[in-house]
Amino acid sequence: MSVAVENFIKAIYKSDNHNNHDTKPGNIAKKLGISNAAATDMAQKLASRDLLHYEKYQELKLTSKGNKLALNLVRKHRLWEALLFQLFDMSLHDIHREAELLEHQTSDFLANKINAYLRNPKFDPHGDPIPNERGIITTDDDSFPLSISKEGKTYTISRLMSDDKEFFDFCALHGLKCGNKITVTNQLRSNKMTQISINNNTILLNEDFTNIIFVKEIDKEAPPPKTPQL
Amino acid sequence: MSVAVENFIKAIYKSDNHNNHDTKPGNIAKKLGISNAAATDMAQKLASRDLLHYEKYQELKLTSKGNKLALNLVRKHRLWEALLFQLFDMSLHDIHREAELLEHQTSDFLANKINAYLRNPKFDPHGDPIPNERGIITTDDDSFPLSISKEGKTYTISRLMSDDKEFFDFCALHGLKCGNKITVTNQLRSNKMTQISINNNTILLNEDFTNIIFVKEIDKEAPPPKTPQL
DNA sequence: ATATATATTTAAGCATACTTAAATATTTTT
DNA sequence: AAAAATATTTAAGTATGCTTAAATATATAT
Repeated sequence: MSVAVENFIKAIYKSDNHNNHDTKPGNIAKKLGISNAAATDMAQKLASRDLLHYEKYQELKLTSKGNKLALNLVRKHRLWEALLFQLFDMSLHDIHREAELLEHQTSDFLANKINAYLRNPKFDPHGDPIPNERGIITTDDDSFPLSISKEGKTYTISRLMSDDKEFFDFCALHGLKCGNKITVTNQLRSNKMTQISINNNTILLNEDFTNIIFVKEIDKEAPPPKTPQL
Repeated sequence: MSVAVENFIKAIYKSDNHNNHDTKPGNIAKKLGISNAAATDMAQKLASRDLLHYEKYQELKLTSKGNKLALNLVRKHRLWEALLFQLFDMSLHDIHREAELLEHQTSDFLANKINAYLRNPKFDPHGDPIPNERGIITTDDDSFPLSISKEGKTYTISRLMSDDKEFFDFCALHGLKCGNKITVTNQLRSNKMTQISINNNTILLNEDFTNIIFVKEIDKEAPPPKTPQL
């Protein structure tokens, strides 16, 4: 499986699961930085390899084979992020960038070695869940986006769902990282903005950010980013 | 720089330095498992990119630019081997196989992180020297092949220069690994064979093996394979 | 509902990295 | 030194993964 194919499948998986659910060729093309024509072309080729379902002008849908491939890649990506973060204390953006390359050259054998070394971690340093060897995500997900949090309550940050450098720089600057606590001081629903308090600082976040910052109730434990759990 | 180009340059580097010094297209083709025609073709292309000197029917010679590229790759390969060996206790063959893939997707940034984590190691687990960031191998090389060792003397194994699984399996079976001590009990010069004693076992090695097993005098320290040095 | 804008698809073409087959040069053997 | 064997090169062709341009279908706006 080539890098191009793997990235194509992964882009569909991510668009379908995380983002706007638009898995038409044009949207995938935009994410991968290739032309629409190339995306259509690739989609047709991968359909003949039973990795996705293709119908003219319709959304691209992964087959079960395609889905397995995507989850296997996501697993390797997140295992690498967890390892690099633990060993080298690199920034969230740096580990993402390196994992993006390494994931394609990682045997299942090596992935399992990393997994065992980290003691079967459930989350990567972004708080993203790590699929197990069979591609299953155990999503005991009691976390939710900050955008639907309640005014006056205090939460634990559980996930920063992005791969944008500027976002991570912003987070690092203000102490927004998994495990840290924040208090929602103001929910400006009409403006779709959220004011929070962290480390005695007040920050106003717009919708773009409150949709990708996930939190959980304070009494539940947060995924510890540097000390992986069983 | 594509994987194909990197592997081509590395194959020339290794043939020129380690093996039979034959860097003609046919030999490189054989190492890479491609046709002679493909190797000639690639050689001509890389010459126009100033990575090697090409003259019809002559040996391929790396330019300084090509040499730098090769050493950068060798550095990344050996750093990965050292890291994987230390973290996961994988076999010499396994670490080689994984490093062979990872080396091509490793930024200089990440290589330096690995290097710092391992405290600037001088050797990888095969006893191969690791080039520094500027591509320089500090070869305070007082080691030599077992084939020219002296009968009756005891040596420390310093290097296993190979990437062949069978060879490594043989070594693992008999305790032949860097840092271990062996005594040369018989030098059968006419047969080009060497009899050694290790862990109270006697082994007869032929030329193929005694040329790639390197040793050093017992009083000098061996490169510790699992505890990297500064 | 129709015009306009946008997205998708098809078609033709390109670079990379290979292949096999044939031509040519080099090396080895006699 | 000539013949035979081997290696290298050239030529033609292929698959992958892209490109741009043009054709066609879908979605949006009036």
